[in-house]
Amino acid sequence: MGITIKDIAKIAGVSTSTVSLVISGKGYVSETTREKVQVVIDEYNYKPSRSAQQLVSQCSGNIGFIISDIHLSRSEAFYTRILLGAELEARNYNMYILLSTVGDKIDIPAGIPRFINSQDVDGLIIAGSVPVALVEYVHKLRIPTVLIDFKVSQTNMDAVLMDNRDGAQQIVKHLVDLNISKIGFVGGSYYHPSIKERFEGYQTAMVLHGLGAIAQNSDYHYLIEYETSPECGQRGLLKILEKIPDVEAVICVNDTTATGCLQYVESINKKVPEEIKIAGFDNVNFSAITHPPLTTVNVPKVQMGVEALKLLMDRINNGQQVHQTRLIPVELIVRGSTVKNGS
Amino acid sequence: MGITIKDIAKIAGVSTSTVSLVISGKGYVSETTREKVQVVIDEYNYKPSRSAQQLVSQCSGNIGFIISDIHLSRSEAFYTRILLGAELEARNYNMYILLSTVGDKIDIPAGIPRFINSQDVDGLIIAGSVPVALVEYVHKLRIPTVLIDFKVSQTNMDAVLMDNRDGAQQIVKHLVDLNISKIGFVGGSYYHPSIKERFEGYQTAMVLHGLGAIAQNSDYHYLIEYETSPECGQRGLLKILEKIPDVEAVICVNDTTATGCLQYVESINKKVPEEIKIAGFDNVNFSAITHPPLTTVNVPKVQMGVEALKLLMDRINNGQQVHQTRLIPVELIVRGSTVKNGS
DNA sequence: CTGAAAGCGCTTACAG
DNA sequence: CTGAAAGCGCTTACAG
Repeated sequence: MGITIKDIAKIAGVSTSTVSLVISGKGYVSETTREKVQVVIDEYNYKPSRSAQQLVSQCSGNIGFIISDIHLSRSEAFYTRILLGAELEARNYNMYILLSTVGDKIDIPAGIPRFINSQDVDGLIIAGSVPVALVEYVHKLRIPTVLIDFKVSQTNMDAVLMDNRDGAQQIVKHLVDLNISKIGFVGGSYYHPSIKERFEGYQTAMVLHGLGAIAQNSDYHYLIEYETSPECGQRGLLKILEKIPDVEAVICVNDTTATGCLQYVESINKKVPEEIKIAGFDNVNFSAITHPPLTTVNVPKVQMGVEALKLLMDRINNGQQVHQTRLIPVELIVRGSTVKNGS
Repeated sequence: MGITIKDIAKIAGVSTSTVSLVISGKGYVSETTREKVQVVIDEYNYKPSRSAQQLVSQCSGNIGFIISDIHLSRSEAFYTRILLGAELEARNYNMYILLSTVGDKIDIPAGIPRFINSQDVDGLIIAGSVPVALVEYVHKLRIPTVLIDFKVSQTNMDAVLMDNRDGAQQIVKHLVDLNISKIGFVGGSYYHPSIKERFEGYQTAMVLHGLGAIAQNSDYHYLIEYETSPECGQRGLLKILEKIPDVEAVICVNDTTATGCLQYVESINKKVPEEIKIAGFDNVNFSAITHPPLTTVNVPKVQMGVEALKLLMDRINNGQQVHQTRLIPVELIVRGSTVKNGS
């Protein structure tokens, strides 16, 4: 279909080997020949056939991007941006991204993304938490893999993480600066590493500001539910208020949960931020349009996707080096849920 | 890499042609031979090499999924679900989806998605409005294409659309049933076909309910801005209230715009739904967590992606038949923004 | 520095 | 119903 390397070679008056050399930039070609060939390539807008290249190079030119379907429906605003960042960077490597979701529980190997068993990807990006068995499976298969916002303790793998501890600490500092001390924490369970880190960041910062007693007092905390959700936020705040009726602020593990808190506060006719302050984490698409707008921590989602792809390509091309974790900095965004007219 | 068709053939004691025939299901193979070969295929979990298949069949096995970057950042909750539907259905055809965003203005051909000029896709799904020049470009290239939630009047193409008129009419009926008559409309511009249809659906329904005077009165309408957004909703409602201080309800062209209306109503201390009712359209991820939750029209996003992929594969495999438009039904969802305790 | 040739793993007429 | 052979469009040692 269309023009092939043979056509180019014939027109340029060289062999196909030479054309191939010019395109790949490998090996030696005289400047004169190179230019002559390049002119023809440009003139005919020739692009080498991907499948032929793949067949001979035994590479697919594809990267698999895996995300749990729960995450994508609960936090799609978050992970979509990461995907976009990966796709953006993939262009620089002339790679394509193949998306696949996985369920909460998966059969190995029946339920794993089809591109893995079909060997249609050169590497894998896994975003958010997925069944550990899946990670171990691809690890065993020795498919180059980068985790984003996820960790599996047994396996030593490349990962791109955001600085959850620092983000939580920034929120605490912000609240303490407002002369607040009774600060609670609402979130999912320890299952997800990010949740754990955010909670620990909160605790560390509280101790740092002389509020260790609160940081240790579980009446101030709600860390029970497996998945975060608005409902989780509602139930969490309810529970805390039962124990600590005069709690001054609640830090939520993410913005989705925080919206639930806002709803609950509304339902009991408390005023945010005057009577209670709410903060989230992630800064997703709806964070600025809640009522009131949410103070949160911005996570550079696109950049995380970019970094993950760079790291992955490095791994694919350069093979065995030491596995690394890249920590992406985050930034507090103050809005109306903690400061009147904050946004 | 790995096991090839030759290996299978040797082990099964047949030729590679026979193995190929068994896999593809084309041509005649005796039942005995077929079984003998299948057993070996299963035993070794053999999967034919995609690149080899592609090379010989001159197909890429990929579908390009194009969406404007504005849409993806403004309405990602909407289009992500459509993408997911397409991916879901793509599995049934053993196709992969390649995602690409395009800018508001694009250079032809430099700015068009790379997989098009590289001939790495067998067909295209275009979701939402993109530059018309892009649609015309791929049309000229004769790449099978299905539009989702978009139309280009000059070209005759396959499309999957939601029933926007009917959705708008359902909202109007719902409001009229609540004994409301002063119903305004806030939205983007006529640029996007869906916006036009939703507005026209509103007008038609108003006329139907004997409210033609309002349907024709532009004081009740705000259709100025190119892109929809919360800010557009805020400005729109402000404008309408200047002219019609006692407007009873506002239908927004989508949920994003509706959140802006809710914010504006809040800022002027009006009560929703008691003093003014707000309705949206789309039912995206944040629609149920606004304050109050949004009455809206659910659009079956996943199903639209599924339908688009089916239509596209039909086009790719069966070539020239008449182009068709598939209209997907929608459904009103009543929540607290129009009915107290509606949700 | 450049060309001839083998080969990547399939599919598909074409014989038989 | 089945096999031998050509060919898809590249890349890569290997000669020269």
